[in-house]
Amino acid sequence: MTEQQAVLDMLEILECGGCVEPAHFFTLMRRTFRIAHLLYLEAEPYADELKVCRLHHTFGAYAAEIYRARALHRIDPILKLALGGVRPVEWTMARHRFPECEPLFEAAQEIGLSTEGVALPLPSPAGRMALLAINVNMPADEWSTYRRHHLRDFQLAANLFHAAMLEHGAMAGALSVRDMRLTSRETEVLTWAAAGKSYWEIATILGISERTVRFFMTNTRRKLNVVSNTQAVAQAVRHALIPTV
Amino acid sequence: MTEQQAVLDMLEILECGGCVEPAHFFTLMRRTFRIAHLLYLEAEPYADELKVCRLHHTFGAYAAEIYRARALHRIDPILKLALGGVRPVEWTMARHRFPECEPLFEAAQEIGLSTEGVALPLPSPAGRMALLAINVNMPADEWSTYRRHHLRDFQLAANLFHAAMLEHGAMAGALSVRDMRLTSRETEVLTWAAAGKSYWEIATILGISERTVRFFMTNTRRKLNVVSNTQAVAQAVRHALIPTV
DNA sequence: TTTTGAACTGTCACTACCGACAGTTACGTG
DNA sequence: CACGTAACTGTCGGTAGTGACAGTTCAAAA
Repeated sequence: MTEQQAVLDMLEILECGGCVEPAHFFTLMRRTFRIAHLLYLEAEPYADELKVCRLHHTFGAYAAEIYRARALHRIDPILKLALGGVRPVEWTMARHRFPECEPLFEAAQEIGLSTEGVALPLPSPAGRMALLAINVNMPADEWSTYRRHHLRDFQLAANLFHAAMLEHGAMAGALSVRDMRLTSRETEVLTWAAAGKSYWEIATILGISERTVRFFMTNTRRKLNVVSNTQAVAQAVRHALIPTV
Repeated sequence: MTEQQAVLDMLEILECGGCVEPAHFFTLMRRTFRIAHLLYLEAEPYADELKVCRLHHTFGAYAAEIYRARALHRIDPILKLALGGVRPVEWTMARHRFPECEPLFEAAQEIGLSTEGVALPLPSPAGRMALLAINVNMPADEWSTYRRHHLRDFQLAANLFHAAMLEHGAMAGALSVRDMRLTSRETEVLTWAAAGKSYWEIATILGISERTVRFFMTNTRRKLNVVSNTQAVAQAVRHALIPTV
């Protein structure tokens, strides 16, 4: 019951936003749970690869160097499963389902790291994805029981920490979206443009003149501070100014 | 300890993907926890309003009719906070922070509904947002304790259910994304187009001829099955085929 | 009542885009 | 070796997008 209490206390701290430093969060997690290591990764897809936005972990510089030098990110099934899905990913399950990733787990054992753990996918706005990987150092059957009892704690903690990271990082980009207020007509026209309609088609659809459609698009380009309809649509989709049709 | 066990069993059912029907999930939740009502909403922003993609709840047709007739969605702070944020939203907290939403809670009391509860934001891919609202029927102090113990359960259950909903809903659109594989050059060209560059500019940037840029864009349009560069960029941003610049 | 903002329209000249024609070069796989 | 795929290039003719000119109408806010 003491452990139970410690867990609840920790979650309360997180919910009150009292933990925005990754190092602080990792320390808190390792003190509260029987966790060996933690890794937080935020990335966005880029042409079959990944563009890493944020990366924090407790595996140490040596492990990171090994991982990078051997290009283990190319075979890491946990990255693919967690960043591409929405459910918790069990490390051993991933290991069995993807035999080609053995070098990854061999490398882990080589430097004395456990191969038991779970990775929690954390969807972010704007198509980005993040994950919190939790590495534990205990026998498989013990981990099975421990996981069953604490996955909910891991999930809530991960969500709250991820929220804190998002709130912190979003401050920079938030200002530029301020004057991105489009009128209803501008939004309509832009939406149809994103659907591949020409000015003439949009004019016909909305029952207005082609010139007026161009007028709205010009205003939209000016407001979004862009030089082409194409760029305007890219901005609009990214900032969710137009609906998914 | 019996309740504890029931909770863990329920979470296990959810994790194994054994619950994709909203009605089934709601029943399970109400049987496991002391929950009065549940609401699951998936929506995307649309010009200061919301476009509802999925909506399931247990409040009944009468409550829904009241909500719609009085246009309570316009003042509902829980919608705004949960769909716009990433942290759990406490109903009473929202009520105190937004005095203009009193009609909402008055309407709830009028038809005999409790005003205690919590809403869990559930970020989805592609800029969409979802929430699971949990409504309980207990005194404030009791709810405070209950919430403290079970928020983690709610969060994990919500995440797993949301995952099931996404996996189920994505089946339809998943096929079309299959052949959306762009080559590295196509991605590069499309990325610059999304940045508002003309063919001539992209050609200069990449050090190739303007004709070649057009060639890649034509291939891209064909692969994405669209009719203009503008539409191609909209698709690409939505499916995260190009990075956020 | 004046002012502001949104919605709306017309013409001109220029540039950008787009489809269809017809190719070359290089690399890896069966 | 043949085959497929990716990267690359040229020309022609038509359509679409873009900026700058100069307006009207209506409703709500100051």
